[in-house]
Amino acid sequence: MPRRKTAKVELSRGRLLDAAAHIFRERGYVGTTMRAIAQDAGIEAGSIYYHYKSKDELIGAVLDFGIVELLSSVTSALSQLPADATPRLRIETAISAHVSAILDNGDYMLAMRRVFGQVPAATWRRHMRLRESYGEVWSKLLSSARRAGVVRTDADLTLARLFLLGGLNWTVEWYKPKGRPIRTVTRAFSTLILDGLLVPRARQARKPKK
Amino acid sequence: MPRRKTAKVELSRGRLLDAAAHIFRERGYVGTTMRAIAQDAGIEAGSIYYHYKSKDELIGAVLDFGIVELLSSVTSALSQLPADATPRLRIETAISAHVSAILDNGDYMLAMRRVFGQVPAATWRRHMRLRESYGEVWSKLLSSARRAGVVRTDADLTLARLFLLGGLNWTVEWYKPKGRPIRTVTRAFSTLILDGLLVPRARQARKPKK
DNA sequence: GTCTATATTCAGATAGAC
DNA sequence: GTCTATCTGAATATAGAC
Repeated sequence: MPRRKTAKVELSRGRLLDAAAHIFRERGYVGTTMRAIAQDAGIEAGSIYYHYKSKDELIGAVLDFGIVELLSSVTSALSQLPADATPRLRIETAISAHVSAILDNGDYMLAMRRVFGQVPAATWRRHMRLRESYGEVWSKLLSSARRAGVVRTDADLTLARLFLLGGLNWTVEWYKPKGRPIRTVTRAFSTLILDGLLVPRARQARKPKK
Repeated sequence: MPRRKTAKVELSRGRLLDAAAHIFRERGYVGTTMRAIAQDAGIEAGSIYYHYKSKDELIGAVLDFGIVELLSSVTSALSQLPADATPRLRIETAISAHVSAILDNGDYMLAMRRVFGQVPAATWRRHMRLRESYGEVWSKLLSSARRAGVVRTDADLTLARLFLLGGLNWTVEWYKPKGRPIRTVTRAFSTLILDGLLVPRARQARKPKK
């Protein structure tokens, strides 16, 4: 249940934004109709235009809200850590916060995935700047772990970040509340990315054939 | 450049299917118009209906073709391995084949991602059966590695598979031919999932705080 | 096999009453 | 702020000529 401000106007805008995320998630950008969003929000289609000038502005707001939620969840979790927290703990904390945030805001995250490449280019480019600032949080997390000397010296941190976030974000597609608890999932993911799947003694023969 | 049969009719169907994958990728299911697909394929909209009964049948063909390509690429790469190949080599080979296949068939893979949740439910359910048979290939790969004793005993193989495939599949969104060679990427991914990001001696303090 | 033409339906956005 | 009514453009799918 994602909810922000509680002022009068904001409350109405919030319901609209949630409805928009929900419908964009289910139908993609072009497949979403203003009428469908309005129905989901309990108003009529024409009324949306009092809040947002266009469908384009609406998807922009959904996109940006999703990233801002992620960014603030992860940075807030990190800032609550003691100053001397180990790099390992910092990464585990970020993984946990990231996964929790994407599951808490599933409609927004799934809306982003669905509308990838469907949103007008100008809107998308504007949004990508926000998105990159979130990527920066992870880049810094990993490079400070490397400076602390706990990361394999041959690791490519860019590839590691892309792989990790890809694996984490996929969760929003398959996770069901009735299944494993979130803590179980995030702990397993942390161990996988930090320690690997294999037992240490099985680490021979690095080069694949083909 | 994915291409299958070379018979006369098949050639035409193939161009149509490629065009469909391309447009579905860019605009999602509902956002894709038969006119746009036709234009991309160099024919007129009405002509599509000679090959496919409906837009729905067309997306079904795109979806199924994408999975079949993945399935055959990975199983073929695995079958070329010597019978005594180590579990590690088998997993590395599958990772390499999977990533190569998704990059070779980018339009099909991205079309799948975009239309997630937009395709009529009946078409999607039919397609999901194919998809699960591909998941089975990975499940068997991981569980046979566990039987060989090379996998951490506390690892949840279902979560490992979901995390790994999520990380691999994300590649199709960011990979650019001008960047790192594919081999560099797949080697890095293999090391990450099998050995982990951290140096072995840095493995203390397993429990995250929050 | 591919074309042109068309029927039917429905989209985004606006105007002005309440 | 939200409504109803409406303009205008464009979609899927079909029919029948070539």
